[in-house]
Amino acid sequence: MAGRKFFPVGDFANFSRTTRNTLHYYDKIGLLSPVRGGNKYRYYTSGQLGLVNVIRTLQKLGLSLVDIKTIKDERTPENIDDMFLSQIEKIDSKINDWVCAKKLLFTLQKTIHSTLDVDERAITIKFMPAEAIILGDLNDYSRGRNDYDALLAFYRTMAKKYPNLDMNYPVWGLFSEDQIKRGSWAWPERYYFYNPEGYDKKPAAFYAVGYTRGGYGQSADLFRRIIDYIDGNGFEICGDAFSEYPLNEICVLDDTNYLIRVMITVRRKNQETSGNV
Amino acid sequence: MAGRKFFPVGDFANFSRTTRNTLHYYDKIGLLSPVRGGNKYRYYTSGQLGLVNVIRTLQKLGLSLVDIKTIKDERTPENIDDMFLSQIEKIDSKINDWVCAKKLLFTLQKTIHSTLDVDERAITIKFMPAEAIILGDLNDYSRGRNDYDALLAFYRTMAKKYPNLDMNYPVWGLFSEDQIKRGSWAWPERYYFYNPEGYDKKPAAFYAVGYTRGGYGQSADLFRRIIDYIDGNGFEICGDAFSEYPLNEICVLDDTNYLIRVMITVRRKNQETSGNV
DNA sequence: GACCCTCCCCTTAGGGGAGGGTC
DNA sequence: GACCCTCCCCTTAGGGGAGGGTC
Repeated sequence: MAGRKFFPVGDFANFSRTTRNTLHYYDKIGLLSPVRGGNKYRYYTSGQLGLVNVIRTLQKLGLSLVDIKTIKDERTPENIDDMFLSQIEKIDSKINDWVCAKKLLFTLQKTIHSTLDVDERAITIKFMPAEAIILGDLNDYSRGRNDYDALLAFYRTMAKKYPNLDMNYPVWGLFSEDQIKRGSWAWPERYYFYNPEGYDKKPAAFYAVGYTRGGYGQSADLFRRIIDYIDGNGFEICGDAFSEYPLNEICVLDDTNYLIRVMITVRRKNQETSGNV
Repeated sequence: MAGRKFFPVGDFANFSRTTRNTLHYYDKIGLLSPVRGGNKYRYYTSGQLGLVNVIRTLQKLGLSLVDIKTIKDERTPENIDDMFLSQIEKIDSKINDWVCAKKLLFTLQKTIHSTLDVDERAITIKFMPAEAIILGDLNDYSRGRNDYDALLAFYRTMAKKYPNLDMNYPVWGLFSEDQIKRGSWAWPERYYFYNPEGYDKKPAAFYAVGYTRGGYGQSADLFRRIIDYIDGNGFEICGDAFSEYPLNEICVLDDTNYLIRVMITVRRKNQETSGNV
């Protein structure tokens, strides 16, 4: 029954949750043309409400009005059925995109939260649970290569290895036990980033954790301080160190005032001298 | 460690899944400015990758680049934390929008499917399960009002009563038992549409179902045919009738060739004469 | 008074070169 | 040869009036 009767453009805009301007435009490009009264007024049928809703849905899905017009001009039950099927699949991937975006914002938010109740001058020994990361290959610093080359190589390798991976997540540096003991903490041995889908792990362990403020690459003093603390308090290094910038350009304007966090894997020294593990 | 070293614009576009053009534009409006080499080349830090990803995410959420620039220019850990919180809520509502869109496409697709294996000339008696609908008030045809006035009133009432309801779904006509028996099937007694959230029901019952081809309002012959079938086969009308256009302007070009379906609630006549129900 | 009409000018976020220099 | 630069022109989907007629 519905469909053959007529709404003026204002009502129609209202019911279809569009605007007069939009409807004028659809009319102009021949996408959705109402009948005209003798007064030149536009009159829409209620059946056209259904069309508007399909048009708007396809628009949200990223189709151009030109493509939508083509679909409309060639519509048959079979074509439209097929089109609906493929669009429903596109919706699933849109939803997935939003789920990923949400994960990203959550991760970034969690990172900020992790710094809120921190005493930035204290060094503490803390047990930290395992976290999933994606770990790069050993960095190559031979033949004059520097950390820039290494980072570029890291990204290029990742882009190749995981073509579908969003490299949304910030990248940090891993320093091996050996490296730290040599005092060589200018450039990390590997790069890594946190990623829920990562196969690698930042292991569950006790870490000596310290903070400082500074720009990128200014963690040397902090390394020194943490190592002094470890030595002075009966601990010893027993694994990798992780250097991160939890407050960085995402949320801090002054690029000499980022928050740096270094975590070095440790154990009690007497655990070993007393023969334990 | 990451952040202070430099990617040329091509690599950076690649890693951030943007384009050179986009990055030039961001640079131009001061949203994301790389350092410049002596050769005027743009060099980006890997820390800026994180910024691009936040920018792109906010863009997808509908913020303008001007607004994003403001957010970026005033960023503090607290501001950004709050912003993330509100954006995460927006993501939830975006996901919900897509779920609604999916429901709509599913419903439209189901409607098309329901017509595929139908013999359009046959009349059949079929048990049909209940379906959720939203039912309008009794139409007012007094004082010269016609079905146009009624339909407009239906939409206006619905828009007021359910301000958040998408009136995406096509609207059909309900004819009461009484009305049909009077032969008055030009204009429906109420309008309704299918909606998963509807409180009303198209009841589970046996229906005499028939089809025909035609334009809107051309169901009179079909009503006649179905009623003849009911009378001639030992059935009788015992409830409302539902008139729908399952193949309509959504998927049919020729507006005189829509598929019309009328369903009239029936029971066997001898069920009553033999004293049942 | 509220609604509708037809121009007409304006916008956002880039895309796509041309013409010329740099790794 | 692949990459980068700076103009410069072009686009999509409307928004926001002005100036004038219609319910």
